[in-house]
Amino acid sequence: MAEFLIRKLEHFTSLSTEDKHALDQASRQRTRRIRSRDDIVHEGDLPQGVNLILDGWACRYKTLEDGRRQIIAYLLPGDLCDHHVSILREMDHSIGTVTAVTLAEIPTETMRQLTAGQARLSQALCWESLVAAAIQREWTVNIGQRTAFERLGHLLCELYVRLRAVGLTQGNTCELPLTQAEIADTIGLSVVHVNRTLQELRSVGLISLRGRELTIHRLDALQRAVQFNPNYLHLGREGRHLDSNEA
Amino acid sequence: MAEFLIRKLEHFTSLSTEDKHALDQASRQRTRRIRSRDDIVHEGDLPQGVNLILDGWACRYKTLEDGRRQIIAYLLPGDLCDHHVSILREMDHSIGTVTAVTLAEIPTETMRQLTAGQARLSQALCWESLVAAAIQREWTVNIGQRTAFERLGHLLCELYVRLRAVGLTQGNTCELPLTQAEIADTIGLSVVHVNRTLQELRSVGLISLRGRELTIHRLDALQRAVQFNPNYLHLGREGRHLDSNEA
DNA sequence: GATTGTAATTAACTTTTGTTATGACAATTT
DNA sequence: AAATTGTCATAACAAAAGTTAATTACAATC
Repeated sequence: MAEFLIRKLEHFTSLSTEDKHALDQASRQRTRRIRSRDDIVHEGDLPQGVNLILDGWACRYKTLEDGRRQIIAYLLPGDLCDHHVSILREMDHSIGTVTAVTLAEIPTETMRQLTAGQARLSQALCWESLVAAAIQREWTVNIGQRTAFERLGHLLCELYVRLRAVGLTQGNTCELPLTQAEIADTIGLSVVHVNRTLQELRSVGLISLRGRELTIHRLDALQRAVQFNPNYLHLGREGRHLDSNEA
Repeated sequence: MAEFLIRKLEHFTSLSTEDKHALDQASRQRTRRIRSRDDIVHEGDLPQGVNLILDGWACRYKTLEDGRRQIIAYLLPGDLCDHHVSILREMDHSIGTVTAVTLAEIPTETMRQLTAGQARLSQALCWESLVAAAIQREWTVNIGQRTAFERLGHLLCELYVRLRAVGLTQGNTCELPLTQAEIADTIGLSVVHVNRTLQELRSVGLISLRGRELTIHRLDALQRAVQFNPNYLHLGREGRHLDSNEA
């Protein structure tokens, strides 16, 4: 069950069989299935336990009074949400699904046991949340400084590399189940401008995007064109390929 | 020494005399003075211990190859930087000073001792870092969705409220040691536009800003005008005033 | 296979924001 | 005291991005 999380954590350190077993057990205790475009947690809720995304895409988002919405983060298979959030009195943002999602609800107590015992595992989970924070910082840079072209290309690079890190890419292709409206709310552009910018990325031959399938024709070229430096993902040596179907 | 940190943490929970003493001791072990507009930590460095800002303003920032710069966070008196960051192999961003800064370098080992003993203190420090993460998310919303006017007003509200939480405001006035260029790099606007927008905030009577001194004439009005909702700072009941010099 | 709703595309036009340049002023340095 | 530098302010113009609206493509359902 926890295969994606385990695969991700192993970019940081190698886990013992017991560690992996413990994670797997924890993720089996209580699973939940949520349909597409539905809320998992709502702003104002009392924070509860920890959710692990087993399958599907979710996102953190925040809505302003007048309806404007900002997507703050994407939660992909293997991502943990809200490790210590139960310390806070209420959620300051919502979490919703993009696709149908299967998640494991790991009780706070189970979480405590996981981290109390093994130092390795505890460190790995800490690494997980530090990387999440680093991604959030990079988004600030992305939206604050980059042009529309760079912003969009950067987002696509990030999602592709994160999916690759958990084995969810096939060659230079991956799923991208986002509408242009969702992309717009992610990088702070209008839908129309996202569309224009996607055309541009296509017309220079960097990507293909049809249906829900994204292909990055030359990742290195795209990285250079949009100044994507994967350091902030702290995945260790890049170029390590984890694709399930590589040539 | 750790007075600002203690004052901040007490918004979350009340600390025992021992807790406060331990924090104070930890912050006296090794202090360092850095002059204005200088780097404390540079991208690529090996992450070390934990820094506590005792006095002055610093910021996290990231620079792109072509010189564009994004300020990612402000570090004010009482802020801790990089609680667990030593887990990562290298810094993915830099930390620099805005004003002259005094900071305490707290060794990882001391940090471990602080959190190992008292659950209260450990929780409080965890709260500290959750709030930092929440601020980062709010910045994503701010830059991604809000107009120039709202963005700037929102930033000023946040800085004022954070300073108030550590007792660094006098009535509705606080220090604002930022140049317009720094503000521009914070909210993703050009210097010229920051200037225009400041004029606008002044002309509608919401703020005064002269020299390094900011006055927010009616905080509630400014909050409404820019949709600033202080929830994300998780300071507990607002309206609790901690000003050192209130009428 | 027709119908319906959602998403993508495109165009025309407006607004916002960036760029470049310049002057005023104050703080520092020489 | 003079010169230099950094910051703030303002104007004129250019570029980027938003808005509205109409149209097309696509996918799901009946």
